[in-house]
Amino acid sequence: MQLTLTGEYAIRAMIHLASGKDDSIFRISEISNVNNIPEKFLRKIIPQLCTAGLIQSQRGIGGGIKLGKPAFEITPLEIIEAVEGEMALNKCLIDKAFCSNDRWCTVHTLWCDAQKKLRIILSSKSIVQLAQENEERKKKLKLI
Amino acid sequence: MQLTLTGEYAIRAMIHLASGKDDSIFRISEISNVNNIPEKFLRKIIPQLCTAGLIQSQRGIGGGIKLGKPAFEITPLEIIEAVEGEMALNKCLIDKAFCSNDRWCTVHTLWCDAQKKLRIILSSKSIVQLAQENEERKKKLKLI
DNA sequence: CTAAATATGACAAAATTTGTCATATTTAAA
DNA sequence: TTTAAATATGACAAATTTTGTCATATTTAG
Repeated sequence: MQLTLTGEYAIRAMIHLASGKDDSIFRISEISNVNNIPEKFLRKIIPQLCTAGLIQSQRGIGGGIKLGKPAFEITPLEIIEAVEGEMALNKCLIDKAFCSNDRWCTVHTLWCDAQKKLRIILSSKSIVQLAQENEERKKKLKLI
Repeated sequence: MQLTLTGEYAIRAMIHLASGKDDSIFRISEISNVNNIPEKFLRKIIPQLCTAGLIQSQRGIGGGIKLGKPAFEITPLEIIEAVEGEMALNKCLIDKAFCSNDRWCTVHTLWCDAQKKLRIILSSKSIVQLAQENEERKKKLKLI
């Protein structure tokens, strides 16, 4: 019942991108260093974010990755689903062959409700806001 | 990001218990048969529910398991945490050594908020209600 | 004492997560 | 056109977690 590291890393990387100016391009190696992400692992995640249109990549000298659309349109939920697939809190909600009860199990509605609300929460902030909060937190920590 | 089968099975078993009259006692083999749960696996889960006080077990002839407290006091959240440990949607929320950012990561509050709400939802119904809904659903299916 | 039930702990298979590595591909610039 | 610098891709592998199984012990009613 937990976000995987894949999702965690993806969010960190996206927040990193959102911290730059609009069209800033970053090398993957830099992102992985700064955010404490195993570089090879991150390199496997990146193409999935590309496919989802969340980032764009550029090969060659001066290349790297940058946001694929405005940062204020990108939410944590989108990022998670881009790298982990559709979110499902319960097997019933995604695997129709699973429920032992025909088509509709007792706890189905409970989980369905929970999942809807979780989705709302995880898409209530954009990575712009998260990046800003991050900056503020960093400033405070330095002041102390 | 999903409930394990351990949790799923535990909930099914508890709803089964809640479907009987107050002090009904059930054999584990029966519960596993009716609810399509691997018996040996369920037998490993049962003691955890005992330790949490959610059920009581009785060995010997005529033995079995029964609810350890009133069914209306038992929620899915309790059951899940009894067998899976404390719920944590994000590693930050449970593993203090994990966050790369000192003591407080960017997405911490987001997940913290989400988790609180999820906990509320998963403890908003008792297994009595779930068992009743289950009965109603079964009746409807037979009528059709 | 015996048969019927659960308890326990070691073991094992399967699936998923978390990586690594070698090689290919693209691109800008010399 | 060559070269160096970047990402892309797919196969492989280690580690962890999940999902079980099994043999043996323990309890209890009759």
